[in-house]
Amino acid sequence: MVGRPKTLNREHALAIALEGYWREGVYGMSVNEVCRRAKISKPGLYREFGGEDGLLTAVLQLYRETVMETLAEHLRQDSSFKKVFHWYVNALLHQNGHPPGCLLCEMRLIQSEDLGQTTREKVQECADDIYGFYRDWLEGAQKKGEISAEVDLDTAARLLDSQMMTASLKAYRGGNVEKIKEELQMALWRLTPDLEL
Amino acid sequence: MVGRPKTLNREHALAIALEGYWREGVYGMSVNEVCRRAKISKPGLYREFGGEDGLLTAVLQLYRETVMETLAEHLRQDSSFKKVFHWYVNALLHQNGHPPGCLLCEMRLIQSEDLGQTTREKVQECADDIYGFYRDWLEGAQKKGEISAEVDLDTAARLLDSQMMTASLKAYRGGNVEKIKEELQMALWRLTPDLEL
DNA sequence: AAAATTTTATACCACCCGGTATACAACTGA
DNA sequence: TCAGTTGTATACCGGGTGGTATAAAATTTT
Repeated sequence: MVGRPKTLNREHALAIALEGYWREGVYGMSVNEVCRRAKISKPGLYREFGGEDGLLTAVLQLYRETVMETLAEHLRQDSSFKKVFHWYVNALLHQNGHPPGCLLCEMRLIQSEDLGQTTREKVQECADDIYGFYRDWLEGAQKKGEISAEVDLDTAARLLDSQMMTASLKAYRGGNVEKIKEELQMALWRLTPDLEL
Repeated sequence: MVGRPKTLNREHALAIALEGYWREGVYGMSVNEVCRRAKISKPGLYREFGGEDGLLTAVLQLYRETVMETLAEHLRQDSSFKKVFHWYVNALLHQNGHPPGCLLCEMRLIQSEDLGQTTREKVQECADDIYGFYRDWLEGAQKKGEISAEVDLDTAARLLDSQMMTASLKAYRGGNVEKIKEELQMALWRLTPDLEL
């Protein structure tokens, strides 16, 4: 390899950026601030990520590979609907070492004009993933008879998505976790009337 | 009254500001932009409202007196729970002459550090109002036997609040109204299993 | 008419933003 | 050794932000 060797550590910078965006919110972080925290120069960031849009896209990709994938694994467990739900909700509401809640949820709420093109697409991509996870999970539960056969799975998956987003947002903003769970329980009554959380 | 007569029309400026914040979002409007649109000078705005915080507080107050109050009147109708719900949801999702959805809902989602002190308090105040509206409405419905006596009214009111926020947000972002209604129906199954929307 | 009072508008402040031009440092290959 | 190549850091760009100093304009009171 010819030329000066690079010292910029992509992984490290991305991890710092993820933490920052998650903790302070997308509107609360600037590329300048990311540079300051990750101790990299701005041209370095632009060379590596192309700009704010690329940075956010990469951050989202990292979030997807790590946090989202970990959460989704819960859903693929071959356990009862109620047990899986219990694990999943608690994992979502008490992210260890991170703020509670979900960076993706926060980003899905941002007016799309405030996001770059590729970031917007990535957000949509991740949201579609989530929908798929829920959909598959519900399908399995319905086949096992844990959910009434009358329930429309598309609507149910969208409902689950909404409810998880809502719960995550409330937790992120410091809401009372027990009350959040009570609401979840009532909102998902149609799926299973006796969820335990 | 001594001194130069004022030409700044508070009502007009507030109406322009409300429309702007509602349409473009809080992050999408600046005091500069409000001045431009309302055709007032910046020192004029600062004299009248004290700053961004005061302006937003006044905007929220106007929103409360006009839009929210109109919506809440639906809930005080002495009609069946299902009918009232039908009216309310449609009014919320199709605000005539305004963007669909709800300015307050958008503001409740903003990280509180991004809002001024008084604005933050006003948001909380309005949110508490909403809770009260729902709570009273549900109480009446439960007394009339339209909602099971087993349902906890506090949780139900919070659930209703969440669901309406979610629905409003989705509508604001251009979601499919029919699908939004399907989700609402499923989420509120515990209250009444056969909502028609 | 002149002083006092109040509102208005211009023009500015420091600050931060996303993004970049430029010059230099550090390496490889000839 | 020295050209070629690649990465780094400083220092800047135009532009937008919330907020304000200042002086002129428009009125009432004396």
